[in-house]
Amino acid sequence: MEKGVNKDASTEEKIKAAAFKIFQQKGFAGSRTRDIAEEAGINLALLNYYYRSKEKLFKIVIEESLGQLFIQLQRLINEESTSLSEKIDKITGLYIDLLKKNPNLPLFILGEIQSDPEKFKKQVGIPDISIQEIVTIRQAKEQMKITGIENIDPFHIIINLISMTIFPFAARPMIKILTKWDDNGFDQFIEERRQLIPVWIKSMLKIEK
Amino acid sequence: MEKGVNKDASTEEKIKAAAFKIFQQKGFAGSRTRDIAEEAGINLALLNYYYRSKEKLFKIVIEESLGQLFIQLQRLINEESTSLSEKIDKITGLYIDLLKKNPNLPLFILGEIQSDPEKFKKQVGIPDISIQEIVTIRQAKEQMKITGIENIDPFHIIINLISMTIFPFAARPMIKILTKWDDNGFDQFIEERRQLIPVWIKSMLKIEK
DNA sequence: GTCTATAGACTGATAGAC
DNA sequence: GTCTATCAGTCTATAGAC
Repeated sequence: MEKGVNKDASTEEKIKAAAFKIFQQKGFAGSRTRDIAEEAGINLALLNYYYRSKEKLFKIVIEESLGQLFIQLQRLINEESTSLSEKIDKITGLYIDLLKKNPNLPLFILGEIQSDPEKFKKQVGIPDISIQEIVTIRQAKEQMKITGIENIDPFHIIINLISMTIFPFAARPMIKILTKWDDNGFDQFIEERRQLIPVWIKSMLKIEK
Repeated sequence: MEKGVNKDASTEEKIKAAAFKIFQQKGFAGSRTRDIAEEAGINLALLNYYYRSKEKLFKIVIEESLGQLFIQLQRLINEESTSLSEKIDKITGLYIDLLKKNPNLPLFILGEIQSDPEKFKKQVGIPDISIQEIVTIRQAKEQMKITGIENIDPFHIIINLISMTIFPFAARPMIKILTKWDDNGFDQFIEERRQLIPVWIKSMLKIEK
Protein backbone atom coordinates (compact mmCIF):
# COMPACT_ATOMS: atom_id res chain seq x y z
CA MET A 1 0.00 0.00 0.00
CA GLU A 2 2.86 2.34 0.86
CA LYS A 3 4.27 4.29 -2.06
CA GLY A 4 8.00 3.88 -2.69
CA VAL A 5 9.47 5.41 0.44
CA ASN A 6 11.06 8.74 -0.30
CA LYS A 7 14.54 8.41 1.12
CA ASP A 8 15.18 12.12 1.17
CA ALA A 9 14.59 11.36 4.82
CA SER A 10 14.78 14.77 6.45
CA THR A 11 11.20 15.41 7.55
CA GLU A 12 10.20 11.79 7.91
CA GLU A 13 13.35 11.08 9.86
CA LYS A 14 13.00 14.16 12.02
CA ILE A 15 9.52 13.09 13.08
CA LYS A 16 10.73 9.65 14.04
CA ALA A 17 13.64 11.05 16.06
CA ALA A 18 11.29 13.40 17.86
CA ALA A 19 8.87 10.55 18.54
CA PHE A 20 11.70 8.53 20.05
CA LYS A 21 12.54 11.28 22.43
CA ILE A 22 9.02 12.17 23.51
CA PHE A 23 7.63 8.63 23.74
CA GLN A 24 10.61 7.42 25.74
CA GLN A 25 10.25 10.27 28.15
CA LYS A 26 6.49 10.38 28.60
CA GLY A 27 5.23 7.00 27.43
CA PHE A 28 2.45 6.49 24.92
CA ALA A 29 -0.45 7.94 26.90
CA GLY A 30 1.54 10.89 28.22
CA SER A 31 2.79 11.98 24.80
CA ARG A 32 0.81 14.34 22.58
CA THR A 33 1.23 14.33 18.83
CA ARG A 34 1.47 18.11 19.06
CA ASP A 35 4.56 17.81 21.27
CA ILE A 36 6.20 15.41 18.87
CA ALA A 37 5.48 17.72 15.95
CA GLU A 38 6.88 20.68 17.84
CA GLU A 39 9.98 18.74 18.87
CA ALA A 40 10.49 17.82 15.22
CA GLY A 41 9.99 21.43 14.19
CA ILE A 42 7.19 20.57 11.78
CA ASN A 43 3.44 20.92 11.52
CA LEU A 44 1.08 18.56 13.27
CA ALA A 45 -0.58 17.56 10.00
CA LEU A 46 2.71 16.24 8.64
CA LEU A 47 2.91 13.68 11.38
CA ASN A 48 -0.27 12.07 10.14
CA TYR A 49 0.80 12.55 6.55
CA TYR A 50 3.91 10.41 7.12
CA TYR A 51 2.82 7.99 9.81
CA ARG A 52 -1.01 7.87 9.50
CA SER A 53 -1.59 7.75 13.28
CA LYS A 54 -0.03 8.14 16.70
CA GLU A 55 -0.48 4.41 17.24
CA LYS A 56 1.46 3.48 14.08
CA LEU A 57 4.27 5.88 14.93
CA PHE A 58 4.45 4.41 18.39
CA LYS A 59 4.67 0.89 17.06
CA ILE A 60 7.71 1.85 15.02
CA VAL A 61 9.39 3.41 18.05
CA ILE A 62 8.72 0.33 20.19
CA GLU A 63 10.06 -2.01 17.54
CA GLU A 64 13.24 -0.06 16.97
CA SER A 65 13.78 0.41 20.69
CA LEU A 66 13.47 -3.30 21.30
CA GLY A 67 15.62 -3.98 18.28
CA GLN A 68 18.38 -1.89 19.77
CA LEU A 69 18.10 -3.63 23.10
CA PHE A 70 17.74 -7.20 21.98
CA ILE A 71 19.06 -7.95 18.54
CA GLN A 72 22.75 -7.44 19.26
CA LEU A 73 22.27 -9.12 22.59
CA GLN A 74 20.54 -12.16 21.15
CA ARG A 75 23.35 -12.66 18.68
CA LEU A 76 26.01 -12.41 21.36
CA ILE A 77 24.18 -14.57 23.83
CA ASN A 78 23.90 -17.48 21.43
CA GLU A 79 27.49 -17.60 20.18
CA GLU A 80 28.92 -21.04 20.90
CA SER A 81 32.53 -20.01 20.40
CA THR A 82 32.62 -17.18 22.95
CA SER A 83 33.51 -18.22 26.49
CA LEU A 84 31.16 -17.52 29.35
CA SER A 85 33.63 -15.16 30.99
CA GLU A 86 34.07 -13.17 27.81
CA LYS A 87 30.29 -13.00 27.32
CA ILE A 88 29.78 -11.54 30.76
CA ASP A 89 32.21 -8.75 29.93
CA LYS A 90 30.62 -8.13 26.55
CA ILE A 91 27.00 -8.16 27.70
CA THR A 92 27.76 -5.67 30.44
CA GLY A 93 29.63 -3.42 28.02
CA LEU A 94 26.97 -3.69 25.33
CA TYR A 95 24.18 -2.65 27.67
CA ILE A 96 26.14 0.18 29.23
CA ASP A 97 27.15 1.59 25.85
CA LEU A 98 23.57 1.47 24.63
CA LEU A 99 22.00 2.83 27.79
CA LYS A 100 24.43 5.71 28.11
CA LYS A 101 23.03 6.88 24.78
CA ASN A 102 19.41 6.04 25.68
CA PRO A 103 19.03 6.21 29.43
CA ASN A 104 15.24 6.31 29.26
CA LEU A 105 14.94 3.12 27.27
CA PRO A 106 14.54 0.55 30.08
CA LEU A 107 11.75 2.35 31.87
CA PHE A 108 10.02 3.10 28.60
CA ILE A 109 9.87 -0.51 27.47
CA LEU A 110 9.08 -1.98 30.86
CA GLY A 111 6.47 0.66 31.52
CA GLU A 112 4.65 0.09 28.28
CA ILE A 113 4.55 -3.66 28.88
CA GLN A 114 3.11 -3.10 32.33
CA SER A 115 0.50 -0.62 31.18
CA ASP A 116 -0.82 -2.87 28.44
CA PRO A 117 0.77 -6.31 28.11
CA GLU A 118 -1.68 -7.49 25.45
CA LYS A 119 -1.03 -4.55 23.17
CA PHE A 120 2.67 -5.12 23.60
CA LYS A 121 2.48 -8.79 22.70
CA LYS A 122 0.59 -7.92 19.55
CA GLN A 123 3.07 -5.26 18.54
CA VAL A 124 6.22 -7.36 18.85
CA GLY A 125 6.77 -10.94 17.89
CA ILE A 126 7.77 -12.86 21.01
CA PRO A 127 10.71 -15.19 20.32
CA ASP A 128 9.53 -18.75 20.67
CA ILE A 129 12.68 -20.35 22.07
CA SER A 130 12.75 -21.71 25.57
CA ILE A 131 14.94 -19.90 28.06
CA GLN A 132 16.78 -23.09 28.89
CA GLU A 133 17.96 -23.51 25.30
CA ILE A 134 19.90 -20.25 25.26
CA VAL A 135 23.58 -20.97 24.84
CA THR A 136 24.66 -18.72 27.68
CA ILE A 137 22.31 -20.46 30.08
CA ARG A 138 23.78 -23.81 29.06
CA GLN A 139 27.28 -22.49 29.52
CA ALA A 140 26.43 -21.12 32.95
CA LYS A 141 24.87 -24.43 33.90
CA GLU A 142 28.03 -26.31 32.96
CA GLN A 143 30.20 -23.84 34.83
CA MET A 144 28.06 -24.18 37.91
CA LYS A 145 28.25 -27.96 37.73
CA ILE A 146 32.04 -27.77 37.74
CA THR A 147 32.16 -25.43 40.70
CA GLY A 148 29.50 -27.28 42.65
CA ILE A 149 26.63 -24.83 42.77
CA GLU A 150 24.13 -26.95 40.90
CA ASN A 151 21.31 -26.13 43.24
CA ILE A 152 20.94 -22.60 41.85
CA ASP A 153 19.07 -21.95 38.59
CA PRO A 154 21.53 -20.12 36.31
CA PHE A 155 18.67 -17.87 35.28
CA HIS A 156 19.14 -16.16 38.64
CA ILE A 157 22.66 -15.14 37.63
CA ILE A 158 21.51 -13.80 34.27
CA ILE A 159 18.84 -11.77 36.04
CA ASN A 160 21.48 -10.49 38.44
CA LEU A 161 23.67 -9.35 35.58
CA ILE A 162 20.78 -7.61 33.87
CA SER A 163 19.46 -6.15 37.13
CA MET A 164 22.77 -4.66 38.20
CA THR A 165 23.36 -3.22 34.75
CA ILE A 166 19.91 -1.92 33.80
CA PHE A 167 18.33 -1.00 37.10
CA PRO A 168 20.60 1.99 37.81
CA PHE A 169 19.38 3.50 34.53
CA ALA A 170 15.75 2.83 35.37
CA ALA A 171 16.34 4.45 38.74
CA ARG A 172 18.53 7.19 37.31
CA PRO A 173 16.20 10.12 38.02
CA MET A 174 15.74 8.95 41.58
CA ILE A 175 19.45 8.28 42.11
CA LYS A 176 20.24 11.74 40.80
CA ILE A 177 17.76 13.27 43.23
CA LEU A 178 19.09 11.30 46.21
CA THR A 179 22.80 11.71 45.52
CA LYS A 180 22.53 15.19 44.00
CA TRP A 181 24.79 14.05 41.16
CA ASP A 182 24.78 15.75 37.79
CA ASP A 183 25.04 13.78 34.54
CA ASN A 184 28.80 13.49 34.89
CA GLY A 185 28.59 12.09 38.40
CA PHE A 186 26.13 9.49 37.24
CA ASP A 187 28.25 8.56 34.22
CA GLN A 188 31.30 8.08 36.40
CA PHE A 189 29.29 5.79 38.67
CA ILE A 190 28.27 3.74 35.63
CA GLU A 191 31.81 3.53 34.31
CA GLU A 192 32.93 2.10 37.64
CA ARG A 193 30.18 -0.48 37.34
CA ARG A 194 31.37 -1.47 33.87
CA GLN A 195 34.46 -2.90 35.57
CA LEU A 196 32.80 -4.13 38.74
CA ILE A 197 29.72 -5.98 37.53
CA PRO A 198 31.64 -8.68 35.60
CA VAL A 199 33.80 -9.30 38.68
CA TRP A 200 30.75 -9.75 40.89
CA ILE A 201 29.00 -12.02 38.41
CA LYS A 202 32.05 -14.21 37.87
CA SER A 203 32.42 -14.51 41.60
CA MET A 204 28.81 -15.76 41.82
CA LEU A 205 29.70 -18.41 39.25
CA LYS A 206 33.04 -19.07 40.95
CA ILE A 207 34.92 -18.36 37.74
CA GLU A 208 38.52 -17.73 38.72
CA LYS A 209 39.97 -14.52 37.29
CA MET B 1 -10.99 23.70 54.84
CA GLU B 2 -11.89 20.01 54.91
CA LYS B 3 -14.93 19.15 56.98
CA GLY B 4 -14.39 16.60 59.73
CA VAL B 5 -13.47 13.55 57.70
CA ASN B 6 -16.24 11.02 57.77
CA LYS B 7 -14.54 7.84 58.88
CA ASP B 8 -17.38 5.65 57.71
CA ALA B 9 -14.72 5.12 55.04
CA SER B 10 -16.50 2.92 52.57
CA THR B 11 -16.91 5.14 49.50
CA GLU B 12 -13.93 7.38 50.13
CA GLU B 13 -11.76 4.37 50.85
CA LYS B 14 -13.07 2.43 47.88
CA ILE B 15 -12.11 5.26 45.55
CA LYS B 16 -8.60 5.42 46.92
CA ALA B 17 -8.12 1.68 46.62
CA ALA B 18 -9.33 1.78 43.03
CA ALA B 19 -7.04 4.71 42.28
CA PHE B 20 -4.10 2.75 43.66
CA LYS B 21 -4.81 -0.11 41.35
CA ILE B 22 -5.46 1.87 38.19
CA PHE B 23 -2.71 4.46 38.63
CA GLN B 24 -0.10 1.82 39.40
CA GLN B 25 -1.08 -0.14 36.34
CA LYS B 26 -1.51 2.65 33.80
CA GLY B 27 0.35 5.62 35.25
CA PHE B 28 -1.13 9.08 35.63
CA ALA B 29 -1.60 9.97 31.97
CA GLY B 30 -2.90 6.53 31.03
CA SER B 31 -5.53 6.42 33.76
CA ARG B 32 -9.02 7.83 33.29
CA THR B 33 -11.11 8.98 36.19
CA ARG B 34 -13.97 7.00 34.63
CA ASP B 35 -11.96 3.78 35.00
CA ILE B 36 -11.17 4.55 38.60
CA ALA B 37 -14.83 5.28 39.33
CA GLU B 38 -15.90 2.08 37.62
CA GLU B 39 -13.25 0.05 39.46
CA ALA B 40 -14.54 1.52 42.72
CA GLY B 41 -18.13 0.74 41.73
CA ILE B 42 -19.24 4.33 42.17
CA ASN B 43 -20.28 7.28 40.08
CA LEU B 44 -17.74 9.51 38.39
CA ALA B 45 -19.02 12.62 40.14
CA LEU B 46 -18.26 11.12 43.52
CA LEU B 47 -14.60 10.97 42.72
CA ASN B 48 -14.48 14.75 42.41
CA TYR B 49 -16.76 15.13 45.40
CA TYR B 50 -14.25 13.35 47.63
CA TYR B 51 -10.93 14.21 46.05
CA ARG B 52 -11.58 17.45 44.10
CA SER B 53 -9.42 16.45 41.11
CA LYS B 54 -7.53 13.65 39.42
CA GLU B 55 -4.30 15.43 40.25
CA LYS B 56 -5.05 15.55 43.99
CA LEU B 57 -6.07 11.92 44.06
CA PHE B 58 -2.87 11.02 42.28
CA LYS B 59 -0.78 12.94 44.75
CA ILE B 60 -2.25 10.91 47.58
CA VAL B 61 -1.51 7.66 45.79
CA ILE B 62 2.10 8.69 45.09
CA GLU B 63 2.66 9.72 48.68
CA GLU B 64 1.24 6.55 50.15
CA SER B 65 3.12 4.42 47.63
CA LEU B 66 6.39 6.08 48.52
CA GLY B 67 5.50 5.88 52.15
CA GLN B 68 5.13 2.14 51.86
CA LEU B 69 8.42 1.79 50.04
CA PHE B 70 10.57 4.12 52.07
CA ILE B 71 9.38 4.77 55.58
CA GLN B 72 9.96 1.30 57.00
CA LEU B 73 13.17 1.12 55.04
CA GLN B 74 14.48 4.43 56.29
CA ARG B 75 13.89 3.39 59.87
CA LEU B 76 15.68 0.08 59.41
CA ILE B 77 18.56 1.52 57.45
CA ASN B 78 19.46 4.00 60.16
CA GLU B 79 19.39 1.66 63.16
CA GLU B 80 22.79 1.76 64.84
CA SER B 81 22.23 -1.39 66.86
CA THR B 82 21.47 -3.75 63.99
CA SER B 83 24.48 -5.40 62.40
CA LEU B 84 25.19 -4.98 58.71
CA SER B 85 24.65 -8.65 58.02
CA GLU B 86 21.30 -8.61 59.75
CA LYS B 87 20.28 -5.48 57.86
CA ILE B 88 21.01 -7.08 54.53
CA ASP B 89 18.68 -9.95 55.40
CA LYS B 90 15.99 -7.60 56.64
CA ILE B 91 16.11 -5.15 53.75
CA THR B 92 15.80 -7.96 51.24
CA GLY B 93 12.91 -9.47 53.13
CA LEU B 94 11.16 -6.15 53.62
CA TYR B 95 11.22 -5.32 49.93
CA ILE B 96 10.17 -8.77 48.82
CA ASP B 97 7.26 -8.87 51.23
CA LEU B 98 6.07 -5.47 50.10
CA LEU B 99 6.55 -6.09 46.39
CA LYS B 100 4.82 -9.44 46.43
CA LYS B 101 1.74 -7.51 47.52
CA ASN B 102 2.34 -4.59 45.12
CA PRO B 103 4.33 -5.87 42.16
CA ASN B 104 3.54 -2.81 40.04
CA LEU B 105 4.91 -0.36 42.58
CA PRO B 106 8.52 -0.01 41.35
CA LEU B 107 7.67 0.71 37.74
CA PHE B 108 4.91 3.05 38.77
CA ILE B 109 7.12 5.25 40.92
CA LEU B 110 10.15 5.18 38.66
CA GLY B 111 8.00 5.81 35.60
CA GLU B 112 6.30 8.82 37.09
CA ILE B 113 9.62 10.34 38.09
CA GLN B 114 10.94 9.85 34.59
CA SER B 115 7.88 11.28 32.89
CA ASP B 116 7.91 14.44 34.98
CA PRO B 117 10.73 14.85 37.50
CA GLU B 118 9.75 18.41 38.42
CA LYS B 119 6.17 17.48 39.26
CA PHE B 120 7.47 14.61 41.32
CA LYS B 121 9.85 16.77 43.32
CA LYS B 122 7.03 19.16 44.10
CA GLN B 123 4.69 16.39 45.19
CA VAL B 124 7.03 14.67 47.65
CA GLY B 125 9.41 16.20 50.12
CA ILE B 126 12.92 15.03 49.26
CA PRO B 127 14.84 14.00 52.36
CA ASP B 128 17.72 16.38 52.86
CA ILE B 129 20.30 14.01 54.34
CA SER B 130 23.43 13.17 52.44
CA ILE B 131 23.76 9.60 51.21
CA GLN B 132 27.10 9.21 52.96
CA GLU B 133 25.53 9.89 56.35
CA ILE B 134 23.22 6.90 56.21
CA VAL B 135 24.16 4.46 58.92
CA THR B 136 24.17 1.44 56.63
CA ILE B 137 26.58 3.14 54.26
CA ARG B 138 28.90 3.87 57.16
CA GLN B 139 28.66 0.29 58.33
CA ALA B 140 29.43 -1.01 54.86
CA LYS B 141 32.38 1.34 54.61
CA GLU B 142 33.83 0.02 57.85
CA GLN B 143 33.27 -3.57 56.81
CA MET B 144 35.01 -2.94 53.49
CA LYS B 145 37.94 -1.34 55.25
CA ILE B 146 38.40 -4.46 57.34
CA THR B 147 38.24 -6.77 54.35
CA GLY B 148 40.44 -4.61 52.18
CA ILE B 149 38.10 -3.43 49.44
CA GLU B 150 38.32 0.27 50.19
CA ASN B 151 38.57 1.22 46.55
CA ILE B 152 34.88 0.49 45.95
CA ASP B 153 32.20 3.01 46.93
CA PRO B 154 29.79 1.16 49.25
CA PHE B 155 26.95 2.86 47.43
CA HIS B 156 27.58 0.35 44.62
CA ILE B 157 26.75 -2.50 46.96
CA ILE B 158 23.55 -0.85 48.17
CA ILE B 159 22.53 -0.31 44.55
CA ASN B 160 23.30 -3.97 43.86
CA LEU B 161 21.08 -5.08 46.70
CA ILE B 162 18.24 -2.86 45.55
CA SER B 163 18.74 -3.75 41.88
CA MET B 164 18.69 -7.49 42.42
CA THR B 165 15.64 -7.23 44.66
CA ILE B 166 13.51 -4.67 42.84
CA PHE B 167 14.41 -5.14 39.19
CA PRO B 168 12.80 -8.56 38.80
CA PHE B 169 9.50 -6.96 39.83
CA ALA B 170 9.94 -4.09 37.39
CA ALA B 171 10.69 -6.64 34.70
CA ARG B 172 8.00 -9.03 35.87
CA PRO B 173 5.70 -8.76 32.85
CA MET B 174 8.64 -9.30 30.51
CA ILE B 175 10.04 -12.18 32.57
CA LYS B 176 6.63 -13.83 32.57
CA ILE B 177 6.44 -13.51 28.80
CA LEU B 178 9.95 -14.89 28.24
CA THR B 179 9.80 -17.74 30.71
CA LYS B 180 6.10 -18.49 30.25
CA TRP B 181 5.73 -18.65 34.01
CA ASP B 182 2.42 -18.05 35.74
CA ASP B 183 2.16 -16.09 38.98
CA ASN B 184 3.19 -19.12 41.01
CA GLY B 185 6.30 -19.71 38.95
CA PHE B 186 7.33 -16.12 39.41
CA ASP B 187 6.65 -16.20 43.15
CA GLN B 188 8.78 -19.29 43.54
CA PHE B 189 11.61 -17.57 41.69
CA ILE B 190 11.34 -14.62 44.07
CA GLU B 191 11.31 -16.85 47.14
CA GLU B 192 14.56 -18.43 46.00
CA ARG B 193 16.03 -14.96 45.66
CA ARG B 194 14.99 -14.09 49.21
CA GLN B 195 17.61 -16.60 50.34
CA LEU B 196 20.17 -16.00 47.62
CA ILE B 197 20.47 -12.22 47.46
CA PRO B 198 21.81 -11.77 51.01
CA VAL B 199 24.42 -14.47 50.31
CA TRP B 200 25.59 -12.70 47.15
CA ILE B 201 25.69 -9.30 48.81
CA LYS B 202 27.61 -10.56 51.83
CA SER B 203 30.07 -12.21 49.52
CA MET B 204 30.62 -8.86 47.78
CA LEU B 205 31.40 -7.35 51.17
CA LYS B 206 33.44 -10.41 52.15
CA ILE B 207 31.31 -10.95 55.23
CA GLU B 208 31.94 -14.52 56.37
CA LYS B 209 28.78 -16.55 56.91
C1' DG C 1 -23.98 11.62 49.74
C1' DT C 2 -25.21 10.10 45.33
C1' DC C 3 -26.91 10.54 40.94
C1' DT C 4 -27.74 12.51 35.75
C1' DA C 5 -26.63 15.73 32.45
C1' DT C 6 -23.64 18.73 30.46
C1' DA C 7 -20.20 22.36 30.18
C1' DG C 8 -15.55 23.36 28.77
C1' DA C 9 -11.07 22.08 27.40
C1' DC C 10 -8.04 19.13 24.96
C1' DT C 11 -6.50 15.75 21.53
C1' DG C 12 -5.94 12.97 17.25
C1' DA C 13 -6.97 13.27 12.71
C1' DT C 14 -8.38 15.28 8.18
C1' DA C 15 -10.00 18.57 4.47
C1' DG C 16 -8.47 21.72 1.42
C1' DA C 17 -5.52 25.75 -0.04
C1' DC C 18 -0.93 26.54 -1.72
C1' DG D 1 5.12 18.12 0.73
C1' DT D 2 3.65 21.56 3.83
C1' DC D 3 0.57 24.58 5.86
C1' DT D 4 -4.06 26.56 8.30
C1' DA D 5 -8.41 25.67 9.95
C1' DT D 6 -11.53 22.75 11.87
C1' DC D 7 -14.19 18.56 13.05
C1' DA D 8 -15.39 14.78 15.92
C1' DG D 9 -14.44 12.36 19.87
C1' DT D 10 -12.88 12.02 24.58
C1' DC D 11 -11.84 13.57 29.10
C1' DT D 12 -12.07 16.14 33.59
C1' DA D 13 -14.88 18.67 36.30
C1' DT D 14 -19.18 20.77 37.89
C1' DA D 15 -24.16 22.24 38.22
C1' DG D 16 -28.28 20.91 39.97
C1' DA D 17 -31.97 17.39 41.10
C1' DC D 18 -33.01 14.07 44.62
